[in-house]
Amino acid sequence: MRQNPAPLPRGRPRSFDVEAAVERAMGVFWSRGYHATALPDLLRATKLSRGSLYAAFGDKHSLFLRALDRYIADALTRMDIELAPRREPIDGLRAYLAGYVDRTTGAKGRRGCLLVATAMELAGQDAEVGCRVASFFKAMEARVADALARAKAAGKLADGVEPSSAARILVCFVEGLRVVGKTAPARITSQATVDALLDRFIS
Amino acid sequence: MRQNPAPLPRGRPRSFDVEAAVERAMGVFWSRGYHATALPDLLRATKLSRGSLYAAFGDKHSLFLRALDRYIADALTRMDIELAPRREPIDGLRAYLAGYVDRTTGAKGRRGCLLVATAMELAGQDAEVGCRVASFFKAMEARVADALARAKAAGKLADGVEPSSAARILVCFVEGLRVVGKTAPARITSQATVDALLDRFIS
DNA sequence: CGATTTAAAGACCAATCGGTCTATATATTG
DNA sequence: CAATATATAGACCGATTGGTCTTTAAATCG
Repeated sequence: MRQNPAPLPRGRPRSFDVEAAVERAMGVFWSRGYHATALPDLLRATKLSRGSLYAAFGDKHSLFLRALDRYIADALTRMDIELAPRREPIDGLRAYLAGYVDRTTGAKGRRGCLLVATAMELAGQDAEVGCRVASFFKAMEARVADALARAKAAGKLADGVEPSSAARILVCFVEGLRVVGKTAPARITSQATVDALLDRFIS
Repeated sequence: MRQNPAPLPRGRPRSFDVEAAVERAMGVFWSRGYHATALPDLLRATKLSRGSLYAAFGDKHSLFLRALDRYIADALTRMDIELAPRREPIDGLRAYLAGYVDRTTGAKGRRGCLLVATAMELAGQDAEVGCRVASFFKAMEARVADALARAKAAGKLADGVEPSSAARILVCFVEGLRVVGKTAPARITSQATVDALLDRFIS
């Protein structure tokens, strides 16, 4: 089953980086939300002309989905590093939570989270968004539960802690951190809160 | 310092209930969010004419603030009942959390929370909204901390549980429940998660 | 009654929305 | 070179946005 040799493209080649454009668009949606983002905002951020943007992405909604997918992929990649199986699970969980403390403090906190904002703004009405949000929470919960299960196997969890329900608690907690983080609490406060919660789970 | 006897109003009296209109408007903002709510939506819900609505509330943003204030007042009133000082504090906390389980399940869950949606959509850019959101979280945390302090005084808290940091944990957790609730998880799942968290705090 | 105030209906407004299209320049191919 | 494909700039589109204003009817007062 050989592929025919792909015919070389004929005309002027694409001269901009599509993924970089998605990333810049993601930044705009992240800062302003979906409905509050207007086409001129996206054109300014991506440095594309109207024509190029529509040719490359179709419409605003499709571009938004690309940006959301990118955001989700970045978040899962980060978690896979923080909670890597070869790492000490409790250390991994601490790193994971420390990342949330960092992202919910000061200016980063006030900027918020594209995923949480999208969940609140669109997940109820837009099925394509809704299933992405739901599968993200599932994926996050699975990773946390896996780390907790390894911690439990190593005897590091407090008595009576179930990895699966503890994972659901942690997922709710960190997403709530992002909500409360919009009011930009002090870093030490968030860190102390995270520490106090983790203390309830480890032995 | 007597008041002059208020002169009786001269013309046709107001014939609609302002608070009822605020409540109906709140329902629209709640379901659709601020930016996605258009004037015709508000006119349909309040059954007011454009002129009456602008005469009574000024503009869309002012009406939104009225609706948000109403939502916040309702939430705090509910908490004051659930966490009343004369009540057993642990029972109160269970009732408080059960309310969140109820509101994050099924259709109610998918509808979401006006406060969380507003925090994510507007709190970062709109100072009037931002300070309302921040003060709401403070007020909620204070009420939960108070209930936890009473529980601790009654010896019902597990060793090492600080009411103030536990209150911050619970606030983040319940707001995170509202986020995850947008994906409408099963009631038993949410209830089990809540129970597992509370079990970590009580003795 | 006449004076006054409000409500509803809807015309009207400039600005902006997301989206399409045309004109022109540019970069690649054979 | 000619053919092809893409980029940009910006005109253009109908629909909708939040908001104002006018008209007419109704409800209260002295």
